[in-house]
Amino acid sequence: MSSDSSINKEVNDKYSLRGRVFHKLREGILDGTYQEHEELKEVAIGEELGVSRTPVREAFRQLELEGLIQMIPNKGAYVTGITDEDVRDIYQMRSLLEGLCARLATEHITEERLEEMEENIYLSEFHATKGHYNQLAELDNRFHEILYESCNSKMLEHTLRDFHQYVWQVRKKNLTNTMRGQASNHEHKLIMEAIKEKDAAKAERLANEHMINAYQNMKNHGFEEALNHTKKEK
Amino acid sequence: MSSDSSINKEVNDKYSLRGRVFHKLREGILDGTYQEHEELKEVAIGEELGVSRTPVREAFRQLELEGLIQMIPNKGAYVTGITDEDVRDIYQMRSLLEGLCARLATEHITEERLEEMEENIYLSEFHATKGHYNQLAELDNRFHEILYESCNSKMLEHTLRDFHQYVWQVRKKNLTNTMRGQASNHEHKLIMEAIKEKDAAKAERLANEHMINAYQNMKNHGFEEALNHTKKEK
DNA sequence: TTCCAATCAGTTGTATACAATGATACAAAA
DNA sequence: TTTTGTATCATTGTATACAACTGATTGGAA
Repeated sequence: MSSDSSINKEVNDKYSLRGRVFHKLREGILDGTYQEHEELKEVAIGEELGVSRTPVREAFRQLELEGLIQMIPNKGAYVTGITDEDVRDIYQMRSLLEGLCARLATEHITEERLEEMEENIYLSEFHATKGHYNQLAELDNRFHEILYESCNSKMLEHTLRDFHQYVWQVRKKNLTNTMRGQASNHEHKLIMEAIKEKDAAKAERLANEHMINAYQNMKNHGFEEALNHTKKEK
Repeated sequence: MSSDSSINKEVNDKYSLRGRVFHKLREGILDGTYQEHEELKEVAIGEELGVSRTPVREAFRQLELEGLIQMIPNKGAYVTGITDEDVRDIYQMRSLLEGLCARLATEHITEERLEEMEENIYLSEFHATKGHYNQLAELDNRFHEILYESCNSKMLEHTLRDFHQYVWQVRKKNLTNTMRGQASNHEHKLIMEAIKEKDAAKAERLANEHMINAYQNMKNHGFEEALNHTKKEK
C-alpha cells in the first residue's frame, strides 16, 4: 500500500509540471540556491522553469505546508530555509522515531526486505573500500527506506521519509566528505543483526544511537559548510 | 517567531478561500463527512463551497502532502482518511515526541507561559467539576499548544501540532464522552509540576505516559465510534 | 520642509478558458 | 456473444485574464 503511493508520487513528480517545480524549489532551498529570507515571486520562478503561475502556486502551497517557505497573504513567499537548529531538532526527533521504526520493523519485516537489507550492507562494504562515495550515500539512503517500509506504520513511514529528505542534502555531503560512511554502514549491520535476532529492544537502541552518532559526526566535521548557507542574522 | 507563523496561518486560513477550503475538507475527512476512498471532484467541491477550481486545487495539494487524500494524475483525488492504525501510530509517535517536547520545554519555557499553563490547569479543574466538556477539550488543546511553543524547536513544534490536529476530532469526542478529561488534567498538572521543579527527565516520562494513557483510554471507551468511519474493507 | 493623499506599479488571489488525458458507451466485426 | 475500435464525455492539467491588495512615489497643501 505504501509502495503504491510512493509510485504514484514518483509518476506525479516526473510528469506533472507542479511536481517538477516542487522538487526543484525544494532542492534549491535545501542546497542553498534560494537563501533564507529570499522572496520567491511566482512569475519569476515560472519563467525560470518555463511554466505558468498555476503550477508554481501549487508547489508553493506544498512548500508552505512543509515549512520550507512562509507565505504572507497578498504579499509574497519567503524562504524559511533550514537552519542549524532545524537539523539538530530533526536529528533529535529522528533518533527517537528511527528507534521506534527499527523496533516495529523487527516485528514486521518480510524475508524479502531482510534480504535486500543484507545485500545493501554487503554492497556498501564494497563501495566503501573502493571509495565510491556517491553509491555509498545512495545505499545509506536505501537502507533507511527499507526500514521505513518495514515498520508497518504508514504514518511513521511518511514522517521519517520527510525528515530524511529534509536532511538529505546535509547528509550526502557528510558521507562523501568523511569516513563516516564506513562507520555508518557498520552501525547498519548491527541494526540488521538485531532485527534478524528478533531483538526489538536492541534494534531500537542501536537505531537510536545510530542517529546520535550521525549527528555528532556531522557537528564535528564542519556542520556549517555542509549546509551551504552563507549567512545567518543572529 | 513561531507565533508569527501561526498568526499568519490564522489570517491566511480565515481570509483566503484556499485556506477555508483546506480546513473545510480536512475537517470533513477527519470527521467522516468524506469517507475513505471517496472521490473528490474539483468542480463539485468548488460549487459546494462557492468557489472556483483554483483554490480547491491548491487545497488538494496540501491535503495530498498531509496524506489525507491521494491524487492519481489525470484521474482524481481520493480520500485516504484516517484509520484506527493511523491513530495508533500517531499516539505511538506522539508519546515519544511529547516526551521530548516536555523535556525541552523544561529548559526553555518562559515565566509567562508557565503562568498560562497554571491558569489553564486551574480553569480545567473548574470546568471539569461543572461538566463543561467543550471548554475542557479546548483547554486540553491549549495545554499542549503551550508545551509546543515552549520547546524552542520549530520542527518539533510543527510536527506535534500536525499530529495533534490530526487526532483532534477523535480526542474531542473522547474528552466529552468519558471521565478521561479529569484524569487528563491531573496528568497535565503533574507534567507542569515537573517542569516547575526543572526535572526534565521526569517531565519527559510523565508526558510519555500521558500519551499512552490517552490512547489506552480511547481504545477502552469505544475507539471505533469516536472515529465515525462506518466502513473498513479488511 | 513636512505631511498627507492620490495614484500607479507590481504582486498575489481568484476565475475562467483551453488542452490533454482517461473513462465509458456503443457499434461493428469476428 | 465477445471483442475491439471509435466517438464522446467528464475530469484534470495548464495558461491566461482580471480583480484586489500592498507599497512606493509623486504631487500638492499646510
